[in-house]
Amino acid sequence: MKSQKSHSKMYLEIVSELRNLIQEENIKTGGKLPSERVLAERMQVGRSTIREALRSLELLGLIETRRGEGTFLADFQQNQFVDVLSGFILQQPTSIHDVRKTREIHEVAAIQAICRQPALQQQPVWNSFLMKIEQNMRIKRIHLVREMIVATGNRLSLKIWMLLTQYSQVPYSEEMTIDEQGIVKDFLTALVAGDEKQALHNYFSWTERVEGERGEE
Amino acid sequence: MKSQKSHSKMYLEIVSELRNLIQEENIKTGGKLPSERVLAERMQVGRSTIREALRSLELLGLIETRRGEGTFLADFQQNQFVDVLSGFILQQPTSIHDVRKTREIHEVAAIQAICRQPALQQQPVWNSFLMKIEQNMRIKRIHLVREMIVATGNRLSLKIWMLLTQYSQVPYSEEMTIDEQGIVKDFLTALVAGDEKQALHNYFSWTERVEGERGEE
DNA sequence: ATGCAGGAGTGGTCAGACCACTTGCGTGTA
DNA sequence: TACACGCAAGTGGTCTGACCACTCCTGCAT
Repeated sequence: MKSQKSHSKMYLEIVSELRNLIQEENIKTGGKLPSERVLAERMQVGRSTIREALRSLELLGLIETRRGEGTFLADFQQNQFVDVLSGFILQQPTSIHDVRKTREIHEVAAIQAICRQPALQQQPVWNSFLMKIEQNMRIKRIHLVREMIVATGNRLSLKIWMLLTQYSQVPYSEEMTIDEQGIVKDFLTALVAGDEKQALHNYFSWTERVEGERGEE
Repeated sequence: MKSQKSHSKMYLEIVSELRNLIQEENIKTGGKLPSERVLAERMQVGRSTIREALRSLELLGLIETRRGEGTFLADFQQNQFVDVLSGFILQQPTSIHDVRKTREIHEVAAIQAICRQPALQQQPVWNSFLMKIEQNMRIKRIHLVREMIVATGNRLSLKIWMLLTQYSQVPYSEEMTIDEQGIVKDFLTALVAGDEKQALHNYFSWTERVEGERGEE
């Protein structure tokens, strides 16, 4: 585990480890996680690394930390559903394929929603993305997709999507080729025009290019 | 600033400070932020606190860190996502409307998946539902929809859908009218035939009838 | 039995130290 | 002069140990 420092970020590895731990120890929603110091020792990493992992989980609402008490799997107070779902995603061993497919479900739904609502097509954000492409600036898939889901106004969908994104760790920072720029440009053009069929076609082309067949990981 | 130890989390304060700094220094998209050590000194906090703030911004995709080079600003400016962020972090309660819409997303995705895969259309379960209608037996919407999502083979989608269903408590156990039977029958027929457009149309008719007003799109 | 004080445990934060990596400058060589 | 190499500085990534503030619980004194 410590040998993997070369590739992915350590704190993301820890997130994975935490998921296993929660499952193995069968920690229920609202249950208490081991303390940061115990986690650090058990996973053979420094406490600060543990904290960075916990911080990201906290931001997503997956856990709740209470000073002097401990760290808990998301509680039921408000926002019940997401907390339950969070615990669910953290606890269940889920196949990478299902995660990807489910993420895709939400992304496709956002595209369809935008293509069917002119008000969403007219938002300035799409032109801003188009302009960036004209200027040869890199666009990250995750940023564009996120804006699309934000545009739909469905915060729950956004939250689920973000959870899944973090889970599957799609390769972010690939360089964008000329071909890819063309695809994204066509995609955005179709999106703004409300051409659902064309938009989806371009979306899948882009997805395939970015994520490729590297589903094994 | 250091006096704000009282309630809000420090690293969230830092996030706020960072936004000010970016604005004041007029750092453009893709531009470089001061190093962690400089930020720590300038904001009078420890480097680890800075890192926790940066880590959460990185998770949200607002910055990008490259080892040995520095921390760079992603697109912060006119992104709508930033506006949503506050509510996101504050764990606003999820609206019933969002729950319903999200559930619909998964249901529609299942219908589309089935209509595009003949293998799924040929499963005997659909005919068994049709036969029950012929025999005037009640079909609960929840049962049929669940079978559809099961058929897609995406267990994660199924889990999410079940949570949403449990949460939103749609009135499922209504008696089925003659009209409704017709709609469901048409729906299943279209589904088995792979007629996506017709299936969705019937699905929405059914949903509207069972749940009341249908989402405008 | 009740109330209080203190210890143990926990998250929050800081400081300093390495390591791994990138960059760029300068030096030495062909 | 031109090129290649190597070293130093700067940066993010991580670890360690320390202290603080807070919560909880236990045991002692009343």
